[in-house]
Amino acid sequence: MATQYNDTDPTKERLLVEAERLFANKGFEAVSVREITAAAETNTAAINYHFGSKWNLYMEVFRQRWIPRATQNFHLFQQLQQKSDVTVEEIIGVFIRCFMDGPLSDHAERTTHARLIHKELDTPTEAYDLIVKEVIVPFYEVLIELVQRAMPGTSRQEAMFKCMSVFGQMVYFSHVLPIMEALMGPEFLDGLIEKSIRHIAEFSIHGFNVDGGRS
Amino acid sequence: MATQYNDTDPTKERLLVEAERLFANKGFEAVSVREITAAAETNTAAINYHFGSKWNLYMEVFRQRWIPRATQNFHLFQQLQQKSDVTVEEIIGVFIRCFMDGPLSDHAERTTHARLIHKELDTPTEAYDLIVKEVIVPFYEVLIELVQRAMPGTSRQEAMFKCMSVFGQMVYFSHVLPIMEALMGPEFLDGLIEKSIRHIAEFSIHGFNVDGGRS
DNA sequence: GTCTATAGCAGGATAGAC
DNA sequence: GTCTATCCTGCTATAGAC
Repeated sequence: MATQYNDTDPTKERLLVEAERLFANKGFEAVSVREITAAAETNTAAINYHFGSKWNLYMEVFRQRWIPRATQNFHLFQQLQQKSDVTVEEIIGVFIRCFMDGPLSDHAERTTHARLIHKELDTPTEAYDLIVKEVIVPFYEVLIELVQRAMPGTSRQEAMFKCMSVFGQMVYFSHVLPIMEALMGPEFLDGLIEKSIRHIAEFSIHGFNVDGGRS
Repeated sequence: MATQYNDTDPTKERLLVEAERLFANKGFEAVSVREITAAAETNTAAINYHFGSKWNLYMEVFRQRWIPRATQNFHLFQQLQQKSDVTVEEIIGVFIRCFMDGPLSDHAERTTHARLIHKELDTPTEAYDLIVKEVIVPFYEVLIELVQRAMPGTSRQEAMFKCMSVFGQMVYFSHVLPIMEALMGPEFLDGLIEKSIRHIAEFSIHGFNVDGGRS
């Protein structure tokens, strides 16, 4: 079912929206120009007119839609940076809220956003370089600094690893909801996202305290 | 650079090997029949002759190569099941060794194996249903039972979540080596896999003991 | 700017020689 | 079983009317 637009939506914007949805769900090669223009309710020449090529449209999806959406998530962390005392619990809480519960609370939009980057992580293209540089590296830099503030004495490498452990869980859990259903039965799906969030938070808080009880 | 074959390799086997490599690296749609047959050093009609269609070849890659390779990993866990006393440390150690260090120690083969399943996790097809049923669900069943044995009183759901936390880290870490390099500099790459393995083990062991210090 | 029509090419699949 | 030649469909991109 295609999204509904009012007549004031410019063609270019509709193309970006539908292209993002289709690229995320099926992958670049599996989507045809005809399919995108049909979903955007325009003619087959529109992509080449507005973007020059199918590939350029793909890149513009990242530049104009993916990166701005990802950047919104920074705000919560920048608030955290203002505070004088930061705890591991707070960092993990904000971390999880950002990706499972924040500006991406709309399920379809979060799925689209996640699927686009997952495909780039698995099979990197030109878009991957852009995202690593513009989003992922700055994001981890902020996180590493926060962790080092909350846990003085933590090395840069250790802080990075810990953040990646949290993020890795979130990425994986968003993939395996159908597997959880196969393992636990369909009635288990009620409140599954909330249960997953609580688990990841608990698991990670304990994981962070790796040096808490040592020497 | 294509793999070298001796003349006794039947055409069908060469097609499966090259198809797996290409599908894993570029995705089903991005690979052409002509590309696969060229890599397998045969003619363009060979795929339709031996497998009926390109899609059938894709499914056979999973049936004849991916699933048997994944099943090899079970053996280490089945050994663990024989033991009377099982600790969390042992489970996590075997878990990690299976996927970062076991029968998949050859880098190219591990990458191929991982990329195929990542694409299916992100954009499921008919192959996904097959894998969940034949490999993933039985695998988690064994793991859940082991965890419940090592930590009596753990619920089925909790055991599943904990295993998924470990696995999620491994999947993510295998994806983000280039990001680690961007964050830490190129010299950091030395021994990176070993460092990652040690980190995941430590983080997870502490994460597992979520109930250790409570109430 | 929008659209139709089509060029030009690459795709998967097949027929039939050997 | 292997191969060449070819069919036909679908693709991206473009030309040119409006």
